[in-house]
Amino acid sequence: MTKKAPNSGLSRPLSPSCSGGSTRNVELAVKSSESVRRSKRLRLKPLRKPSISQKKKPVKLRSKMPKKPPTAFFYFLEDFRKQYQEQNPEVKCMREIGKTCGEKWKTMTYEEKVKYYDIATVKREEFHREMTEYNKRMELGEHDESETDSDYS
DNA sequence: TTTATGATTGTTCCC
DNA sequence: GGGAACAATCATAAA
Repeated sequence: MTKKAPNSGLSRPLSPSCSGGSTRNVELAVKSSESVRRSKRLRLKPLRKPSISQKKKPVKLRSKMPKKPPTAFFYFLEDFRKQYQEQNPEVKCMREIGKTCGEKWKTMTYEEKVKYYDIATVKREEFHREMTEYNKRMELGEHDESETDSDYS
Protein backbone atom coordinates (compact mmCIF):
# COMPACT_ATOMS: atom_id res chain seq x y z
CA MET A 1 0.00 0.00 0.00
CA THR A 2 0.69 3.28 0.10
CA LYS A 3 1.17 4.42 3.55
CA LYS A 4 4.54 5.78 4.26
CA ALA A 5 6.51 5.29 7.36
CA PRO A 6 6.00 8.30 9.57
CA ASN A 7 9.38 9.79 8.88
CA SER A 8 9.80 8.58 5.37
CA GLY A 9 8.68 11.79 3.81
CA LEU A 10 12.00 11.89 2.07
CA SER A 11 11.06 9.41 -0.52
CA ARG A 12 13.60 7.01 -1.76
CA PRO A 13 14.44 7.41 -5.44
CA LEU A 14 12.23 5.31 -7.58
CA SER A 15 13.62 2.20 -9.09
CA PRO A 16 14.64 2.67 -12.73
CA SER A 17 12.16 0.16 -14.02
CA CYS A 18 9.35 1.77 -12.14
CA SER A 19 10.04 5.43 -12.42
CA GLY A 20 8.24 6.03 -15.71
CA GLY A 21 9.21 9.64 -16.00
CA SER A 22 6.97 10.83 -18.79
CA THR A 23 3.78 9.37 -17.40
CA ARG A 24 4.70 10.92 -14.12
CA ASN A 25 4.59 14.35 -15.69
CA VAL A 26 1.23 13.65 -17.21
CA GLU A 27 0.04 12.58 -13.81
CA LEU A 28 1.18 15.78 -12.26
CA ALA A 29 -0.51 17.79 -14.92
CA VAL A 30 -3.80 15.96 -14.81
CA LYS A 31 -4.48 14.60 -11.40
CA SER A 32 -7.58 12.57 -10.83
CA SER A 33 -9.56 13.13 -7.70
CA GLU A 34 -8.21 9.86 -6.36
CA SER A 35 -4.69 10.99 -6.98
CA VAL A 36 -5.37 14.21 -5.20
CA ARG A 37 -6.82 12.29 -2.31
CA ARG A 38 -3.82 10.01 -2.27
CA SER A 39 -1.23 12.69 -2.36
CA LYS A 40 -3.10 14.57 0.30
CA ARG A 41 -3.10 11.42 2.38
CA LEU A 42 0.61 10.95 1.89
CA ARG A 43 1.35 14.45 3.01
CA LEU A 44 -0.72 14.28 6.14
CA LYS A 45 0.82 13.17 9.35
CA PRO A 46 -0.29 9.74 10.42
CA LEU A 47 -2.73 10.07 13.27
CA ARG A 48 -3.32 6.51 14.28
CA LYS A 49 -0.16 4.49 14.28
CA PRO A 50 2.46 7.02 15.10
CA SER A 51 5.52 4.93 15.70
CA ILE A 52 6.05 2.07 13.35
CA SER A 53 5.74 1.68 9.68
CA GLN A 54 2.45 0.15 8.74
CA LYS A 55 3.53 -2.34 6.17
CA LYS A 56 4.34 -5.98 6.65
CA LYS A 57 5.77 -5.83 10.11
CA PRO A 58 2.44 -5.65 11.91
CA VAL A 59 1.20 -8.47 9.75
CA LYS A 60 4.07 -10.63 10.79
CA LEU A 61 3.74 -9.68 14.39
CA ARG A 62 0.07 -10.55 14.42
CA SER A 63 0.49 -13.74 12.51
CA LYS A 64 -2.53 -15.44 14.08
CA MET A 65 -4.86 -12.54 13.61
CA PRO A 66 -7.04 -12.85 10.52
CA LYS A 67 -6.03 -10.48 7.81
CA LYS A 68 -8.37 -8.02 6.27
CA PRO A 69 -9.89 -9.62 3.20
CA PRO A 70 -9.13 -8.12 -0.19
CA THR A 71 -11.80 -5.95 -1.71
CA ALA A 72 -13.52 -6.67 -5.01
CA PHE A 73 -11.05 -4.44 -6.74
CA PHE A 74 -8.16 -6.49 -5.45
CA TYR A 75 -9.61 -9.69 -6.82
CA PHE A 76 -9.99 -7.97 -10.14
CA LEU A 77 -6.46 -6.70 -9.87
CA GLU A 78 -5.22 -10.24 -9.45
CA ASP A 79 -6.89 -11.33 -12.68
CA PHE A 80 -5.91 -8.18 -14.44
CA ARG A 81 -2.28 -8.52 -13.46
CA LYS A 82 -2.04 -12.02 -14.94
CA GLN A 83 -3.57 -10.90 -18.21
CA TYR A 84 -1.52 -7.76 -18.30
CA GLN A 85 1.74 -9.61 -17.77
CA GLU A 86 0.87 -12.10 -20.47
CA GLN A 87 0.31 -9.28 -22.91
CA ASN A 88 3.14 -7.14 -21.57
CA PRO A 89 5.75 -9.54 -20.18
CA GLU A 90 8.30 -6.77 -20.01
CA VAL A 91 6.20 -4.80 -17.59
CA LYS A 92 6.57 -6.12 -14.08
CA CYS A 93 6.10 -2.94 -12.14
CA MET A 94 2.97 -3.02 -10.04
CA ARG A 95 2.74 0.74 -10.17
CA GLU A 96 2.01 0.60 -13.86
CA ILE A 97 -0.32 -2.36 -13.53
CA GLY A 98 -2.18 -0.85 -10.62
CA LYS A 99 -2.71 2.39 -12.42
CA THR A 100 -3.93 0.72 -15.56
CA CYS A 101 -6.15 -1.55 -13.54
CA GLY A 102 -7.73 1.35 -11.75
CA GLU A 103 -8.59 3.02 -15.02
CA LYS A 104 -10.04 -0.20 -16.36
CA TRP A 105 -12.08 -0.70 -13.19
CA LYS A 106 -13.73 2.67 -13.62
CA THR A 107 -14.82 1.83 -17.12
CA MET A 108 -16.33 -1.51 -16.16
CA THR A 109 -20.05 -1.98 -15.74
CA TYR A 110 -21.68 -3.27 -12.58
CA GLU A 111 -22.37 -6.58 -14.31
CA GLU A 112 -18.69 -7.01 -14.99
CA LYS A 113 -17.74 -6.11 -11.44
CA VAL A 114 -20.42 -8.09 -9.66
CA LYS A 115 -18.56 -11.41 -9.69
CA TYR A 116 -15.67 -9.78 -7.90
CA TYR A 117 -18.06 -8.19 -5.42
CA ASP A 118 -19.51 -11.62 -4.77
CA ILE A 119 -16.12 -13.11 -4.02
CA ALA A 120 -15.24 -10.20 -1.78
CA THR A 121 -18.51 -10.52 0.11
CA VAL A 122 -17.96 -14.21 0.80
CA LYS A 123 -14.42 -13.59 1.94
CA ARG A 124 -15.58 -10.75 4.16
CA GLU A 125 -18.09 -12.99 5.86
CA GLU A 126 -15.38 -15.57 6.44
CA PHE A 127 -13.19 -12.86 7.85
CA HIS A 128 -15.90 -11.79 10.29
CA ARG A 129 -16.32 -15.36 11.47
CA GLU A 130 -12.60 -15.77 11.94
CA MET A 131 -12.40 -12.49 13.81
CA THR A 132 -15.17 -13.61 16.13
CA GLU A 133 -13.31 -16.80 16.91
CA TYR A 134 -10.08 -14.93 17.26
CA ASN A 135 -11.62 -12.49 19.71
CA LYS A 136 -13.08 -15.35 21.71
CA ARG A 137 -9.68 -16.97 21.98
CA MET A 138 -8.17 -13.69 23.05
CA GLU A 139 -10.81 -13.25 25.73
CA LEU A 140 -10.13 -16.76 26.98
CA GLY A 141 -6.55 -15.78 27.50
CA GLU A 142 -5.08 -17.57 24.54
CA HIS A 143 -2.92 -14.64 23.56
CA ASP A 144 -1.05 -14.60 20.38
CA GLU A 145 2.53 -15.44 21.20
CA SER A 146 3.78 -13.19 18.51
CA GLU A 147 2.33 -10.23 20.33
CA THR A 148 4.27 -10.96 23.46
CA ASP A 149 7.74 -10.73 22.03
CA SER A 150 7.31 -7.42 20.39
CA ASP A 151 7.25 -3.82 21.40
CA TYR A 152 4.61 -3.20 18.80
CA SER A 153 2.20 -1.05 20.66
C1' DT B 1 18.67 -10.57 4.48
C1' DT B 2 15.01 -7.76 5.51
C1' DT B 3 12.05 -4.07 4.72
C1' DA B 4 10.04 0.09 2.48
C1' DT B 5 8.28 2.01 -1.74
C1' DG B 6 4.82 2.80 -5.31
C1' DA B 7 0.18 2.39 -7.74
C1' DT B 8 -4.65 1.15 -7.53
C1' DT B 9 -9.98 0.87 -4.98
C1' DG B 10 -13.03 -0.80 -1.43
C1' DT B 11 -14.01 -1.62 3.36
C1' DT B 12 -13.68 -0.74 8.12
C1' DC B 13 -13.09 1.88 12.05
C1' DC B 14 -12.07 5.92 14.85
C1' DC B 15 -12.78 10.77 15.93
C1' DG C 1 -19.63 11.99 7.98
C1' DG C 2 -14.75 12.46 6.92
C1' DG C 3 -10.59 10.57 6.56
C1' DA C 4 -6.85 7.30 7.81
C1' DA C 5 -5.42 2.50 7.70
C1' DC C 6 -5.00 -1.66 5.36
C1' DA C 7 -5.79 -5.47 2.26
C1' DA C 8 -2.33 -7.99 -2.65
C1' DT C 9 1.36 -7.72 -5.76
C1' DC C 10 6.47 -7.56 -6.94
C1' DA C 11 10.85 -5.46 -8.68
C1' DT C 12 14.09 -2.75 -6.71
C1' DA C 13 16.90 -0.04 -3.64
C1' DA C 14 18.49 0.89 0.82
C1' DA C 15 19.72 -0.30 5.49
